[in-house]
Amino acid sequence: MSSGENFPLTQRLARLIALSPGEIAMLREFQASPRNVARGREIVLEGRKYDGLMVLIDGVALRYRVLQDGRRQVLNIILPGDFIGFPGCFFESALYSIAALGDCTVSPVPFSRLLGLFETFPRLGAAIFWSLSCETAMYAEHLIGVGRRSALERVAHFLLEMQTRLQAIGLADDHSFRLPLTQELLADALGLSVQYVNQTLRQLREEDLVSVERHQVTIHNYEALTALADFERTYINRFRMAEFSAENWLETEMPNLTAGTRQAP
Amino acid sequence: MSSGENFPLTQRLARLIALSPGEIAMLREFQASPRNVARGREIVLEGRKYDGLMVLIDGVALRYRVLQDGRRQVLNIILPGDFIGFPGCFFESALYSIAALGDCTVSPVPFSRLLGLFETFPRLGAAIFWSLSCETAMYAEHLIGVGRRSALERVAHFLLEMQTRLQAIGLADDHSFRLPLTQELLADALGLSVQYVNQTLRQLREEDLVSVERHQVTIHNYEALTALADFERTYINRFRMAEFSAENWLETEMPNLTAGTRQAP
DNA sequence: CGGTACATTGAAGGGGCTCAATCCACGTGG
DNA sequence: CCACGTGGATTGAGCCCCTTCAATGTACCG
Repeated sequence: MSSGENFPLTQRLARLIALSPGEIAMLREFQASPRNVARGREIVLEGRKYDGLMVLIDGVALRYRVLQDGRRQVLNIILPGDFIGFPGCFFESALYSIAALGDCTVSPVPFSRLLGLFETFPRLGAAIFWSLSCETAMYAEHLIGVGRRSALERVAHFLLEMQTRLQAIGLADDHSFRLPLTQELLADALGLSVQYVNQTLRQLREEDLVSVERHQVTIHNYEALTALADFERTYINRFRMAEFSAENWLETEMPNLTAGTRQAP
Repeated sequence: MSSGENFPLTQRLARLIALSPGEIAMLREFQASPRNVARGREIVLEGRKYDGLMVLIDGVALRYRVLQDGRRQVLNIILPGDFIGFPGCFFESALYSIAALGDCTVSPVPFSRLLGLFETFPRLGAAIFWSLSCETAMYAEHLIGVGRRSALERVAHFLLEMQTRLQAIGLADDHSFRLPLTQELLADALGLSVQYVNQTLRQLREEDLVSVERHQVTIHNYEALTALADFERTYINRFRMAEFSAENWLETEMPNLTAGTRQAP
C-alpha cells in the first residue's frame, strides 16, 4: 500500500465517533514512527520479553501458538488498524507469537501514552476500549466456530468474517477480496487438516457458493453462504457509545439449559 | 459464601499491586450494591439490550452462545472478581448469554465510573486493563484447546485451569476443588459430546490422574496430568506492571512456518 | 531445469459422534 | 415409607466426519 500517509487506526475510530482535531493529532502520534517488518518474519516471539504495544499500519499479520509436537493454532488475523501486543503486553513474556504474513509496517505506541489517553481524551480511550472488546469478541466467535460448527460452516463463516473485516477498511468489495493465506494456515486457524480444508473449499466451489483461487476469494452466492454459515455480520460494526446505566437488568428464565450438546449435522 | 463483606475484585487486584486507601475505597464502590441472581437464571440474555457492566461478587456464572439448531458453546466460566459485560457492553445488544450456575450475587458498576477511574487512579485502571487482558488470554487458550488438542488433553487442561483459577481466589486447595458443572456443560465448554466427556473422564480416572465425583474434582497425579495437558499454570498470574518501552523489538526468522497442521495424536 | 512451496486427490483408519438403553441420586407427593 | 418422576451419569454399538498417509500436480524462482 502507501508509505507514510496511512493512518488506519484513525480511520477505524473515525467510523465510530466524530474526532476532534486534538484527538486526530493524538492518534497520529500513535502511528507516527512506522517500522517495516519483512514478510515471514516474527514481530513477537512467544516466550520472549515483551517490548510493548504496537499498531499494525499496513500488511497482514498472524497471531498463533505452536505446541510442543508441532501442532499449531492460528488465533487471529491481524489487519491494519489492529493493535498488536494485546493482551500479551501485560505479561512478563509474550503468550503468543506474531508473524508478518506479507511485508508489514507497524508503529510502536508507548503504553504510558495509551493510559494517558484516558485522562486527556476519555472518549478516545473508550473507543480504543471498544476496539479491544471487538477483538475479544472475535476470539469468542472463533471459539464458537471451532467448538460447534462443521468444517463446511467453519470455512464459510471464516471467509465471510474476513470479507466483512476487510471491507470495513477498504480492502474488499462486496463479492471479492484478496486473502493472503495458504491452505495450511487456513487449516491451522480453523482447527482442521490441510487436506480437508482443500476438500471443503472444493465443495463450496462445486455448490457455487465461494471459490478461492490463487489467494483471491470470490463470493458467488452471498445469501446461501451466510445461511450456511449462520453468519452475523452486524456485530463487528455495531458500536454503542451511549451512557451506560445499570439500574435495571434482565432476569428471565433460562430457556435452553438442556438444549445444548449437539454436534454439527 | 458470605453475605456482605465480600470484595473479590479488591482481593484480586491487591494480588497485583499494593492498593492505597483511596483505591480500596474506589473499588469498594464497585462492589457496593450487590444483587442476587437465583440459580439457573439469566444475568444477560443474548440479543437483548445491554444494561451495563457488573462484577461477579459470589457464585459461578457461564457465558455461552446457543446456535439456531440448539448446539451450544460455553465460552468461559465466570468466577468471583470477574467482570460481567465485557466485551458485550460496547455493543448495541448482548453478544452472548450469561447464566448463573448456582445462586450468584453481582454488583453493577456504572461505565462512566470505570472510565473515570483512569483519571483518578490510573494505576487501578491499568490493573483492570490487565484483568480484562487476562480474560482475553483465556479465550485464546480455550481456542487452542478446542482447535488443536485431543479430548483427553482438553479435559485435563480444563480441569487444571479451573484448579488454578479457583485456587487463586481461595476456592481450591492443591489437590481438590468443587466444580459446579454438569458433564453436559463440560461438553459444551470443550466442544465434545456428553458421552465422550464421560468416557474421557473414566479414562482419566482409570489412569489415576484425576477423578471427578459428584462435582468434586480430585487430582491424583498432578505431574502426569500437567504433562498430558501441556499445561502452563504461570500465565494466569504473571503480571507485569513495569513501564513499557517500545524502543527495540525482536525480529528473528520465523522458525516453524511449515511446522503446523498436525492433529492430536 | 531442478528445487521448493503449495495445491490437489485418493484410500484407509480412527477419534469422537449419534442413537438407544440403563442406572443412579434425589426430591415430591400420596 | 414407598412410588414415581426427573435430571444427570454411564455404557455399548454403529457410523461418519475428519485425519493420516501417500502420491501427483502445479506454479514460481534461481
